[in-house]
Amino acid sequence: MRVSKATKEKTRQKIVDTARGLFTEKGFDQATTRVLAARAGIAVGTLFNYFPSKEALGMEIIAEALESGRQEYVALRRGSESLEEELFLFAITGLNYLKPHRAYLAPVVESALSPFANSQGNETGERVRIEHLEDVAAIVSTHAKTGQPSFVAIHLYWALYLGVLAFWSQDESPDQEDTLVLLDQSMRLFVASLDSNQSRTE
Amino acid sequence: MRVSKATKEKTRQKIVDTARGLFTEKGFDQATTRVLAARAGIAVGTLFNYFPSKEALGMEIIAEALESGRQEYVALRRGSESLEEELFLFAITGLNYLKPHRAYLAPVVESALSPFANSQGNETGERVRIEHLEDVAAIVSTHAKTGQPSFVAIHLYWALYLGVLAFWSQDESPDQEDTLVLLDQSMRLFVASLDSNQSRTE
DNA sequence: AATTTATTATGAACATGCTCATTTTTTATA
DNA sequence: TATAAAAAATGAGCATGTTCATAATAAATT
Repeated sequence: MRVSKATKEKTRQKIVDTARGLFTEKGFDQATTRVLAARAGIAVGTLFNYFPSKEALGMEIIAEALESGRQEYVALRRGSESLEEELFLFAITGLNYLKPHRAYLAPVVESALSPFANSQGNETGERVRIEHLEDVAAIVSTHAKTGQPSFVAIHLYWALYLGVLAFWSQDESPDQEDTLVLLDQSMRLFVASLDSNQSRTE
Repeated sequence: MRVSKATKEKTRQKIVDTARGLFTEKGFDQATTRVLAARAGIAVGTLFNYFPSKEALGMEIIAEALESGRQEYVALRRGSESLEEELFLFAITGLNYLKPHRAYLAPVVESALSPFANSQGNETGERVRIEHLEDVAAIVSTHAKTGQPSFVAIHLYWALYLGVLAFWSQDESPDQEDTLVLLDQSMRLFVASLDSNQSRTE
């Protein structure tokens, strides 16, 4: 069964699309892999031929959304923003594209993006985290404060960013306005942490 | 079987003690509830009569360690410390008592203390988080900056604290010295966030 | 066209956290 | 002491994520 790449990609897309729908409809935990496979018209085993775990499948959806956000960010940035503003913009465009998945964001991301996660955990999550942090490092470098942010600074950033994500996923205020306050404050703090320390790249 | 309270407590302790040993020996995920029950000399069902979930059992161990740390902190504080110093001390005594459980801290705490966790998640985790935050709020109040820390400030604190915990759980530097740098920086940032904003208690 | 080979699909079976109807044990009561 | 009532222990069984030996299928080769 040496199937064409197009066919394989179609199966993959079918899985991802079905998952998006089912997660939205039932929530991550209630959406069982059996029902998911059945609805996608494949066997359970096939699902795991395409994704190493249910969580990885969930992370794939999140990763795609974040990638869209990233692209919009690149298009939107004017280059004249302050460092805070730019980090704020970067985060907020991500959130915007995550909106359709807000309801099931927590169970997917909690473990996949957690700072507790081992590197041998969810590979997609690992990739998302690394790329996001590289983007942040690039943004910081652009503003040429103290060069590359230190190891500690990056860790601080990730802790703050995850805090924002978590808050946002449960923010009941209209249009999640409260999240904006937290995000603003978080980015401001991160920038402050850059100023108050010598850069130490590791 | 209206067993004396003492007997019931003994069974409970037996479970917790066995769990501590097994988690240390095999890690949290590898320590199955079946083996745990067998080693404790009880049936699986009995285990779940005492603890609502394996994670809750893990959290119980962590909670006890943190409580010991808290007591030592109370004994150690001199009252003359700066706010940063006091928060630093509070955190570090906790870490000290968590040391024996460092190897399996991540899987237990990752979900139980996560800012993503719903309130209906792990009750012990919820309790630990709330009590810790109350302690922090009390410490902040003592130093009478701007009164009670705001809702946002508390969220920032928890994000930073969890980041420190996560870093520490994987810190391979001798005696986890790197963690001290991150902790110092984190507490400093938190205090800075208090200064730079009006207090807004919710 | 027949055969071989590489690749993909399949679903029964496994591992494990957890539930719950049933049994066992202890204490209270007669 | 016998019986009833309350509390606790039990383990077979369930749900679900995941694995893996086997079957099916499409392309390459003859």
